[in-house]
Amino acid sequence: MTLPLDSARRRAPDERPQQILDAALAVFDEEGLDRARLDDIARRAGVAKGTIYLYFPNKEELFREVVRHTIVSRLEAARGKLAAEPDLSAVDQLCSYMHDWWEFLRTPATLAVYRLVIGELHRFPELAAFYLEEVVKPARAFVSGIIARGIERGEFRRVDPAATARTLAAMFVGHALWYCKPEMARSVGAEAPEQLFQQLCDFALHALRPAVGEA
Amino acid sequence: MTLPLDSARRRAPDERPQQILDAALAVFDEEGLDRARLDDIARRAGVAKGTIYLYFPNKEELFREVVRHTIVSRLEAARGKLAAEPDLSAVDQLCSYMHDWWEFLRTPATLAVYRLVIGELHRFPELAAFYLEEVVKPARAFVSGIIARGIERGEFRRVDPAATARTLAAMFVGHALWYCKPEMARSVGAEAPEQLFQQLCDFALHALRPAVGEA
Amino acid sequence: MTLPLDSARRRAPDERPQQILDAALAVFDEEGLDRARLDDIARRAGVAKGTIYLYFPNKEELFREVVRHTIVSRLEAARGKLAAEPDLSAVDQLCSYMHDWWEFLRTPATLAVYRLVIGELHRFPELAAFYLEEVVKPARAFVSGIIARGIERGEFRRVDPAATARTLAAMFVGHALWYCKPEMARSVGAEAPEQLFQQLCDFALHALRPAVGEA
Amino acid sequence: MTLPLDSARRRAPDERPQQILDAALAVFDEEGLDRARLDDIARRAGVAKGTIYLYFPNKEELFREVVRHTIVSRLEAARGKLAAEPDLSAVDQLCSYMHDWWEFLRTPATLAVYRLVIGELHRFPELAAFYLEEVVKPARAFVSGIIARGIERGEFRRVDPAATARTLAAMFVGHALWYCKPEMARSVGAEAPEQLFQQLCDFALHALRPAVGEA
DNA sequence: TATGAATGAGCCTTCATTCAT
DNA sequence: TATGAATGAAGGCTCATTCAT
Repeated sequence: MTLPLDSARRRAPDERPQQILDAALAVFDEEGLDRARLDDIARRAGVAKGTIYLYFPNKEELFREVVRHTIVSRLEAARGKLAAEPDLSAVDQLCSYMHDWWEFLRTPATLAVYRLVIGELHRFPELAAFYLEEVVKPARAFVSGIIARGIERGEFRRVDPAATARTLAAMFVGHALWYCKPEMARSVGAEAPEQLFQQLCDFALHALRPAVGEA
Repeated sequence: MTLPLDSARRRAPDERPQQILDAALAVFDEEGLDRARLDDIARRAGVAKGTIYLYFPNKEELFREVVRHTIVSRLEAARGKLAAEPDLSAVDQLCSYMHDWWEFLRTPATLAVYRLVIGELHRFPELAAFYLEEVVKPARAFVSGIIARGIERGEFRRVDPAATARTLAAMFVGHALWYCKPEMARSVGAEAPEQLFQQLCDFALHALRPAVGEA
Repeated sequence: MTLPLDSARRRAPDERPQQILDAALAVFDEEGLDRARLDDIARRAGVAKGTIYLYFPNKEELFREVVRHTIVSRLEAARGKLAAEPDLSAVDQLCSYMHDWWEFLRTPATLAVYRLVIGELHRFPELAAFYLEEVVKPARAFVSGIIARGIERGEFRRVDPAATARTLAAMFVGHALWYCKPEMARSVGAEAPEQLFQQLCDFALHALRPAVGEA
Repeated sequence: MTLPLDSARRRAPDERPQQILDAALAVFDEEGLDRARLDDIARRAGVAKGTIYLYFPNKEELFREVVRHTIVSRLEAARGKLAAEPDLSAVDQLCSYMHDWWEFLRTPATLAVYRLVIGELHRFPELAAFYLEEVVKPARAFVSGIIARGIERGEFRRVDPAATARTLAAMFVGHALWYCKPEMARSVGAEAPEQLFQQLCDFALHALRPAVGEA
């Protein structure tokens, strides 16, 4: 699936659309899709309310574009880091990937999109499909690949790579969403992000290590 | 815990409040707090719009009550099942608990509340606090206790019980929310709920099993 | 014009209608016709909301009845006092009448009706007509008679009795409405009711006294 | 007045608040604060309902502004006329002032505000204070000054200037409110405004004239 | 006769969207 | 391209009125 680049977004030299998208992401994240007001987005973007309609046909489409655009730009920013190095062991590949992904996830923009995705995406099936194709499936494929390689190399026990990738995703996303807000973290006695990562990594690697004599 | 029933609502041994709560849960789940219309809730409950205001002072308070009431009644329904049997091994206790919890989580009403909780709870700090105290903390304490006992008995390796409970929660909740809708499950090739449970359980128990010679 | 005595008000031994009328007068006075709620009137009367409808067909008619009934009962209460004694001088008759009227006016129930009359009566032409016939015209006729007699007897200069009655009414009603609320009185430095009366009386009698050699 | 939608949009933005205030005064006067509907005000102003909220935060504040604005603009319009000429006798000053005030009072806008003031002001203490300071006190001070000067010059008998100013106000306001509506005037046999003024003036001057030998 | 739960029309207010400038 | 005043449909909430008990 290709990202739909409408005429508005093709006007590269202009910064207007990006200003609006940034402002919209912030306001959508703070207020949710319904409570976010175009007035606030415009004020935050430093433009007039009507200007938004020069670039986006309506609020829902602006929301779609915010999610699409943020996902894409975030993925682009992360692309280099998330590439596995073929020489590493599968364990190291997985650790490296998880580490990068943890960093990626904890970015405010990423978390914002995740929150929106969870809360609003069921109302936008086409956007859900896009998210699935562009984000979920590649990530799962990538992680599945690392795990499959680890199984082949005897580093991991024989698990279902796809199911494992799903479980790792659940672990990391759940922690990023819940425990990276200081007040939530404090109330359940959660540790700093680095410690959370260590705990998740430790849990995952133990879950995957071969049984005695399995290698 | 006793649900606070003020004088206005204590009035009748009537089904009205429950009808309204049920309808509201359904509509809130489908539409979210903002898009849910009192008209729809009323129609679904088979009452007039004004009737809602005989029992709940406004839409937000109705939402609060839906979450509170559903959580409480769901917890009560689950209370018996979730009790651990002291004679079992920690592994069996954990499996039993996870199984019951998985059943509990996948209930439509529970999932609905979870979706609402994730999407809207940050706007209701007092409700978030209630949820934390009534749901999250007891569950974490219970699971932590099982894990600590397992460590003592040598069934589990030395992990941080609280961190592990958190991680298990992330795994289960994530899977319940994402893969129990048929279309989502299909699109990522996820299996039936029973298989999902087996996979999660397998993952968790392997993550906790002692290293060679650790026991 | 005869006071319409509908079936409800004819049920003499029952106190319900009177309780409701009293409560309604109080709430109408405090809130005005539109802001007064039947709920409050019912609570104040110690009856259920529906009970009001057993005696009055609707809120407007209740209002009408409050005004009619209060005027009538107030007038009946004042009737004896307001009768002129034929032996007195016109000056004494006028003073006596003004004194009684000042007492009558300053009664909370009378003031309440006056406030309602000024604020709402233009919406109830039939009620305005009733008020005119039952209250204004008799009072004017009575005062005009005293003044005419005073002119004949040489106690007053030759004024238009009707115009004078009007002016006296304006003076007394204006002062009763504005300066009998403590906070209003204080803010304009008005005196106690007795002093106000003395000032009004003094003003009126000087306005009416014959010029030198006029008698 | 209905304008085609296009030309309505094109009107100078400066006129909007005034159009709305004028329409609001008319509707508030006809219906009272509670029965006045924003829809009617908007239609009368030739704007959409939402436009009102561009200039006034809500209905109550619109009401406040109507009273404030109308009082202020009416006072400004009357300011020049109401200035006393120092060369005149106190009697002429008072007559001149009463005449101007009578003209001022009988203006529809002034009467409308007076009706609103009497009927609704007790619900708006801050507005009542404003009215007292801006309208009542200056007027009373001005009239008191004329009367005090008249007493010094021997034109008036020794009265309490403040009490007299109050009484004059009651006379004039009462007559303006009650007898300037044709139907009310007719029903009590009141004369034309000019005659009413002559009668009030005559009454007042006689009330103030010195007794024999007092000068 | 008395109750008070239930009704639903009515209205204020919000805010996404339009359009004249 | 940019503006922001103007629009008007939508929806939460109130409360007079009804009616089953």
